[in-house]
Amino acid sequence: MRALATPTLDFRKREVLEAIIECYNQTATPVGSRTIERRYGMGVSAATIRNTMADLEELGYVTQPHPSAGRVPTEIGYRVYVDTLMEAEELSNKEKLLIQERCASLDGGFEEVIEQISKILSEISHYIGFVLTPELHGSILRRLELIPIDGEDDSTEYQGKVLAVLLMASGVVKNHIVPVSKDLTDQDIRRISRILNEKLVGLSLQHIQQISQDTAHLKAIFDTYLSDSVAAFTRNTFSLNQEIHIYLDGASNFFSQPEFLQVDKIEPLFRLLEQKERIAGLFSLPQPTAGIQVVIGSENKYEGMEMCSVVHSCYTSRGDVMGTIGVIGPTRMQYPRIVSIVDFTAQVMSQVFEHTL
Amino acid sequence: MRALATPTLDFRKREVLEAIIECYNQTATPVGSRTIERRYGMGVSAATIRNTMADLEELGYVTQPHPSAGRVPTEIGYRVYVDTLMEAEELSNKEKLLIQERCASLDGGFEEVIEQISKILSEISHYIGFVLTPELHGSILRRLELIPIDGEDDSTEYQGKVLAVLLMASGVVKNHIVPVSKDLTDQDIRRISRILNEKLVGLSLQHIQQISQDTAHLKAIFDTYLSDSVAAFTRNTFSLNQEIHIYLDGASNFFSQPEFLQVDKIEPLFRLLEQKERIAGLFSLPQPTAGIQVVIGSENKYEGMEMCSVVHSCYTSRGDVMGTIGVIGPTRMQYPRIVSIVDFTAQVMSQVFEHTL
DNA sequence: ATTAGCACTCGTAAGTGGAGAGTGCTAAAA
DNA sequence: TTTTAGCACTCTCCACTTACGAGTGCTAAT
Repeated sequence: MRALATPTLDFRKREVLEAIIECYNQTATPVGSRTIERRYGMGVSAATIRNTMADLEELGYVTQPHPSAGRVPTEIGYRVYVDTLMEAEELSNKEKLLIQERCASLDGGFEEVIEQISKILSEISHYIGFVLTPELHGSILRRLELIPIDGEDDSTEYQGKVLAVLLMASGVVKNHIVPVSKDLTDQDIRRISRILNEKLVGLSLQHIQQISQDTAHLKAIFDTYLSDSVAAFTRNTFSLNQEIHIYLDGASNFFSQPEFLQVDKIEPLFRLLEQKERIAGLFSLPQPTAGIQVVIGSENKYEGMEMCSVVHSCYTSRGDVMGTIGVIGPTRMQYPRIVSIVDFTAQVMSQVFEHTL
Repeated sequence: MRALATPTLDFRKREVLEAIIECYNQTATPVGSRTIERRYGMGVSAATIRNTMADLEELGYVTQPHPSAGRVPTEIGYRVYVDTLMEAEELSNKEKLLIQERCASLDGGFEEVIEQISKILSEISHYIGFVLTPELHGSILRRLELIPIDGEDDSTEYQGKVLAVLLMASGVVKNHIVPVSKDLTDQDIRRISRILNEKLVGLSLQHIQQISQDTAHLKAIFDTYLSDSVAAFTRNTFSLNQEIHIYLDGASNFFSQPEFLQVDKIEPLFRLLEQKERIAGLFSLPQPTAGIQVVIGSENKYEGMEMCSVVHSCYTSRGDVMGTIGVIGPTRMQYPRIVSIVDFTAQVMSQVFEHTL
């Protein structure tokens, strides 16, 4: 998709395109030739700029909303700008410090931290910040703990429930109530726990799930101890419904964007944002290329995002890719700034996890 | 606040007020005398109804947006309607079944269930559904588990972290990473765990937090075993930052409400909804009276909710009040229906928790 | 006490007419 | 050949007017 056939623009075209994009970013209104002449005085007259604009229009990089209006960048225009024209804006030290401080003062469990990072992202970008929870499938099991839950009557026999606590290598903790057949005693549970920890720690959850589906494999692990109850219990212990959650914050920032001031513009976006599982789906797909990705306008496949762009990257813990963070803003977005913010925040976040998890 | 001085309305006034409210609920436009005559043919002419309307206006129950428009109910009018006029609408069996089925098919952890119930509430009410997580303060500890987290180098000495898993009587599980001084060994942690379970299970978290702040109390519990490290660790174990979370869903339903079709009407509401901690604060206050509460329009103290009403109730587990669930809708709301939905859902939800937690 | 009739008010929608911004084109200048 | 000045043209936006319809309050009759 990138730089397939970018006809190298001559200097003036580049300058004018850049001027149109920057000016449009500030005003959200079509940019006229005289405005550019005055604001970006590039040594030529408005008429010349008009000619260049006509060329850019022919290339499909800008368009006019109506025959006698100024020019507005198209998605293709933004694509060219993002891919070849813009230079990444270095964040000011002040902003870097702000991000670092706010991340450093985070506390609470994993979910709380993620939630707060989405808030930080939105506050600094003034758009929507989002963070996806990690994909557990590829995570490595570090430790399993099984805690019998006694029934109300304090009988020594289980009422059929065990709390399974899975501690992953990345530091993520997942707990999970597992039903258990009544013929397994307290001692059985402890023994199962010991065996599973011995045999499965260090493997990925995905791998473990495969193993627990396969009776031959289970037999190899439990040997003569394996019974139907034990097999069922093991399967249930690792059958987490692996839902990726998304935390997002700052949606109401869109009310400050002039192009979303009409209800029919903002409504589809908000309706889409409520279907969090769909948004999560957008970014939970395998991401072969690490680093920043920019998705512009209708490149987003869901209805409601046509007027938005997404800048996202992934965060890691101890080197493993965990999840995605990003910013959703209007297509008319300060790309250099947002790219830097997302990039830097992803780095800081990864550091935070490595220290606190 | 309730029925302080409700001047008993005569039959016609009641009938007209009810007609205005019902009609306004459907159309969201001022209701004229002729409309009432036609739609609720009550055997009198429009002129008579006009006179009655003038009386209702003097009482403050209805008002006209401009001198020659129809009447619109005031908040006082709604208050009277909710408190004395309306009769609770029995949900149809179909709807009851729908709620029960959707609740029965819930799975996943506590948070997932809560999140899905807010979704169910919003889908059935067509407004915003919300659920507050339980107040942990009053919860009773059922079991504490301490899981040492080994460092990366697999040394037997701890890197200073323990995963504390608190299982509460209500079935809620809370986990929490606790820093621990390096002079405490694996064995120490196990011993602390045993002692804390022996002495603290059955007490409320609030009580436990008091105890862990008080050295004399700790001494009584740990006896000669108490050291500074043990005391600090105990304190940290129970110092959960007790944040009540709110899950809400269906905000975009407000885009279907004609009175919110202008951006300046819907914006303050959405801005408020993003400050989830404020919303949570509204309903996490002690609720002396159990049962359904209805808060109308500007009775809600936060800016942004002037045009909304809230219907809320609390859910329980094993008899203990846990948190709040409710619906936020426009002031022009089908109160009888929503009251029944919230009430019934709270009951079903309580049952679900008692069975699955 | 209720009703019919009528004058009056007000909001909405549709139509009208500049003013302003911006373009494309043409012809002259560099 | 490229750039520029000038001009006619187009289109939106805004303020203004007008007509219409819904609904009221009042009065007089039932």
